[in-house]
Parts: sequence; structure tokens; C-alpha cells
Amino acid sequence: MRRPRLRRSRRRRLRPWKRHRNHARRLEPVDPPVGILRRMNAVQDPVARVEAAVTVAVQTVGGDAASGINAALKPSAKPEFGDFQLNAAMALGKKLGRAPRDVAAELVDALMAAEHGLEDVIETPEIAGPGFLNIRLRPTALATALAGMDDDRLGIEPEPETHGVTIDVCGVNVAKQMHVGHLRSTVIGDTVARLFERVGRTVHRQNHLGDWGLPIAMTLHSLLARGIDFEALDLDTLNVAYRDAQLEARGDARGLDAAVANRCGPHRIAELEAQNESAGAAQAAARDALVRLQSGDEEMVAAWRRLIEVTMIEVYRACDLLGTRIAPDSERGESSFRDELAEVVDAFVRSELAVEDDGALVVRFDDRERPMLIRKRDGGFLYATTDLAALRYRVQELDSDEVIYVVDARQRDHFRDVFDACRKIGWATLPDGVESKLVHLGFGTVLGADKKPLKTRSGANFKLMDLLQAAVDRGVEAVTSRAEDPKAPTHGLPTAELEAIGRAVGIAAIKYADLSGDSARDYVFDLDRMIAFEGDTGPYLQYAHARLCSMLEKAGDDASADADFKIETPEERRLALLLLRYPETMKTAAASLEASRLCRFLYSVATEFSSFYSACPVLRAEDASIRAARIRLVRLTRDVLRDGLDTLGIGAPERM
RNA sequence: GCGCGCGUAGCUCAAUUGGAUAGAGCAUCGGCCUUCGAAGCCGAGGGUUGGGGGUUCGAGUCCCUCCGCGCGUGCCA
Repeated sequence: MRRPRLRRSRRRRLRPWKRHRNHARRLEPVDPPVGILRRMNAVQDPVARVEAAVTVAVQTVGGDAASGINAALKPSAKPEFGDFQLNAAMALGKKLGRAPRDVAAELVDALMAAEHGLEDVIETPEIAGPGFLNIRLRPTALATALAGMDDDRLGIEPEPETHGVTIDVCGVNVAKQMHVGHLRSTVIGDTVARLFERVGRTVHRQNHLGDWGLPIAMTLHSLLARGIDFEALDLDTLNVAYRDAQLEARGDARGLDAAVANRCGPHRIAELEAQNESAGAAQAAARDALVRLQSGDEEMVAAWRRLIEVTMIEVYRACDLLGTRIAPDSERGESSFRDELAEVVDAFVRSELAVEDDGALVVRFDDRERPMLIRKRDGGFLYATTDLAALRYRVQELDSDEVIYVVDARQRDHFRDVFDACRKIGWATLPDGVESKLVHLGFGTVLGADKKPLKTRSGANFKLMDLLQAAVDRGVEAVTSRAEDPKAPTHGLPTAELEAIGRAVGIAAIKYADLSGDSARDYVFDLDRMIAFEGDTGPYLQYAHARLCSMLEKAGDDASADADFKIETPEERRLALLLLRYPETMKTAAASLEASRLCRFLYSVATEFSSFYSACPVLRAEDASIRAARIRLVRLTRDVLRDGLDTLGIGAPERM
């Protein structure tokens, strides 16, 4: 059970380059086989041909000094600097002790050597500033490159990796409503899963339900004691029972100590004593209930199953509305590891990683004072114990070379402990020797306008469904009122259809706002801004997509023709160069677990398309070949936007 | 106390991991709809990147130091 624990907090961020260093490294073409593959690919793809030639040229000019030099082609900072830039000359110059501009000149010669055959692909690079190489693709090469990615996969080749990836998502607790704290785990977790799926990985979403232990037993006891009808049970009743059970069992030992110390009156002390006594009684009853549940008591087990069922109906209502692929096959709650906990502890004791301390069993680490507790003095297990069992299952049984926990950033220390312990005992190593990567993708808190964790006016947590409903209402309202305009493409659509579009718009607003920033940071939940439809929002992307669809619909059969691309105007060029970066953007976003990269990319596509749209007539283009070429560019843009939004888990209506 | 993290335009965020004049959106101001969807486009103003020092051809980014803020920190999850 992962309590989101919404407490006061403001800003928290891990530096991406620290957090994801391992991911970034994985992308670099360090192995010779990858280099060869790239060069084979290069036959078709002009950009890949240039990249391959650059690698060779840097080797040729740098010799031994070339190792460790970044020979990657980067998109130019500005259009004046060409399409791509190579910054290797400066670093190489430093290493060789030579003037960077001289090195740059040699790089140009090596790059344009006849053996690479690049004369038809790029113009002769220009040397700028301290030694930047500015590279410009010839228009025909650009057209060839675009055609190369215009297929079902949009240029994204599936990764050959056969191990799976496991992603811990959602983190719901049985008998409790989903609230804001679950939004991010669900949205970010599902999108990261989609990113991996999009690049061809096998993904296991795991919903680690808090469905076991004393809190659940307390709730069951409370419900049964009150003779609640389990058939008619709903989540609200359940929620109240959960809260009451917690309060009942809590007591106030600290208050009592304080009262005695402060010489409070006998009446106050007696009151607190009574409260503690009843708390003790409630705890004893809960323990008794837990024992019955653990021993398989029929009534208790049936009630427990019903508890989960009632909770999950609501969970899937939210997950479905959010458009996630989180379903019952993702469920693997704490209860499913209950029989492994003693053995997990034994394993740590046997390997002498766990030692007794003040009656408890702890695992110690060399580099930190705080130990990790895996068994309480009273013999009970802790969440770390369950997490260790679950982690072993995820690596070993689900065969994962990467396990990602999408959980509140404040649990960072906890996961560091669990991961290190898991590695120490050897459970992070797969049978084939591959070391599984264990990652905590910690996210920041959702704040209210007052910069404090988002709460209702009465101080309670916002129910997730209420939040979503508010966004959906706004979306439906906006779409409906716009459809009243006789000129609007949505004018006259049936109400049900307008509502479906409005729902997609409202949900897009919330999801995009959650995904488009650095996930580790807190953000302010401001529905007005999210749904403003202006600027960097989900609805803006949907709008661009709807316009593209609208043009293609008007183009009729011409939309499906594969005319040759013709890239001539600056707007066409900027859009084309951007689209070419789609495959790489997707791979980087997946490897770095940063959906925000894909968001930023899609936003650029939408704005570049808008500029192209106002500058370049498409359907009304006078020249037939230009018209056909632009229609195909529009189609490719639409496909990328649709595919990208789908990967984010955001719906893309054809009209809005 | 110790540990982890954060500080960029009035506000919300970027900056491709050390590259060119720190970029977007919102807000403000000025242009653009009888013509492919104006939920849009084009343009303007707005910055001592918390302060100081260092490393080098080059620092928002790396190192040191100070200031401010947040989170975590042994028997809850």
C-alpha cells in the first residue's frame, strides 16, 4: 500500500542527467555492431548516411584522440545555422592541441571525401564561430528521408530486447477512494508504459494494491460489527468505515503523556485513558480479524473479496475515463506476497544481510546511517518486506531487465533502501546474468492555488473522480458552445458525439498538464490554464490534429496518394526537419522515462504545422505536384501527431 | 543535527546533458479572418539564470562557498 501522503512541499527535482545517466548511455553507439547496423541502414536514410560519415570523419581526423569525442549530429540551434550542427571540432582541437577551426576544416574535407558520396545529400558544411560545423541537407535528400519514415511505424524500429519491463502504477488502497495523489501515478505510469510499448518492449503494468494487513482487517471488523450488507456495499460507505476504523484504533498515547506531564485535571486524563483503552480494544479486535482472514475463515475471506471488488469498480471507472490500459490483469496486491514474507526475511538472515537490533530485524548499508527494517519487534512485517518480495517477483518471474516505480518522490529513501537490498542479495540479477535496472520515477505533489497540496475547502483530499468530472464538464461545455456557431465543423453533431469530444478534450487538458513538465516537480493544478486551449496545452494539440484531419478529408482520394515530397519553402523545411526527429524523440523519451520530451516535440509539430499552414496553401496550391506533395506532408504530420498523442494516452478527435 | 532535492522573464515552464545572441506559453502591446478550421498566425517589450568565487576557447549546466525554500529521517504505508 503506497500512501501518497500529501503534505506540504514546494519544489523538488532530480537532475535528469543524474537520474537517467544510465538510460542516456544506453543510446550511444559504442558497440561496433551498432555502428555497422547504422551504416547498413544508411543506404536508405540520408540522415543516417551523414551520421555514419561523420563518425568515420571524426575517427580519421582525430585518430586515437577521437575516443570519447561526441560525434553526434545535433539539430541546429537556429535555422541560419543550417539543419544540423557538429560540435566535435572544438573538443577534438583541445585534445589534439590544435586550432579548432583547422580541425573543423579537416573534418569538412574528410566528410565530403568521395568515398562517402555525400555530394547529393548535403551542401558543403560551413565552419562558424570557434569551430561549429553547420550542415544543410539538399532538398531531394530531405524528401527521401521523409519518404523513408512514412510507413506504419513512422520510422520507429522495434527494439530487439526480449526481457520485459515492469512498471508499478496507480498504487491504490482497498476501501479508499482514489484522490489527487493517485492521478500522477496512474497517468505517468500508464504513459511510460505506452512509451515502452511503442518502441517494441513487452510491458507489465503492476497495480500493487494495498489489500492486506491490519488496516484492511480493521475495516472488515468495523463493517462486520455493524452488520453492513455486503451485497449493497458501495465505496463511500467503505471509505467511511476505513476512516472510522483508523480513528478508533489510533488512540492518543502522546496526548495522555502530555496531559500527565502538564498536570491536567483528572477528568481530562481519565478521558484520554478511556480513549486509549478503547483504541487498544479496537486494535485487538482488528488483530483477531486479521488472524481469521489469514487462516482462511470463510465469512472473512468472502467479505474481503467483496471489499476489493467494490473498490476496484471505482478504480476502473477512473482508469477508463483517463484512457489508461490499466485493467484487472495488472492487479497484484500486497496480499499475493503474504506467504513469501517470512521466507524473504529468512533469506536476508541466512545471507547475514539482516541483523537483529532492539528486537527488530534490520538491513544495514555502508553509506548511510538509517537502516531498513524488515521485521518489527512484534514479528510483523513492514512495507519494505512486501516491496522486496514484489521486486523479486518482478525481476525474476516477470523477467524484467527494468523495474520502474512511479511513486511519490518523497519515498525516494525507501526505494533506495529496497533497491540496494535487492541488489545485495542478488535478486536483481537475471538468470542470464543481466543486471535489472531498478528505478524510482518519483513525481512531485499536485498543489492548489495556494501552493499547498491540493485539498477541498474542508481540508479533505480531492476525490479523483470529482477532479476528472470538473475537467470533463468544462470540455463538454466548451465543445458544445463552439458547435453552436453555424460555421463550426462540429455544428449539428448529435449531443452524444459532442459529449464524447468534450470528454476527450477535458481529459487531454488534465493529462497533458501532468505529463508535459518534469515529473519530479510539484505543479499547481489550475484547470483554467489547462483547458484554456491556448498555448502549450492538450487541447491545442488536439485542435492542430483536427485541422489536419479536416484538410485530409477535403483532399479526398488525393490524401492517400504517395506523391513525391517537395521541400522548398522555409516553413516546409522546418516542419520536415522536425518530423524526421520523431523516431529519435520517441526512443529518447522511453529510455529516459520522460514523457515531457514527447509532449514538447508534439507541441513543436503543432506550432510548426500552424506556421506552415498560414504560409503555404495546400489544397489551393496552384501547381499540381506541389499540391500533392503538401497533401502528403500534411498526412505525415497528422500521422505523427495522432501516433504521438496515442502514445501519450491522449485521444485525438477528428473534429472538435 | 544528518540526508536528499530545488532556486531561470510579473506567472507557469524549457534549454537536446559543457556550445553560438538563455527559449516557449500565459499576461501586456501592435498587426492578420468575403479564401484550406482565428481553440490560429506574424511581430514587440520583458533576464546580473538566488549571491560570490573557481575550472576553460566556451558555464543556467561542472567544483567550492554562502543565502533562501521544500522533503525525508527505526518498528505507519
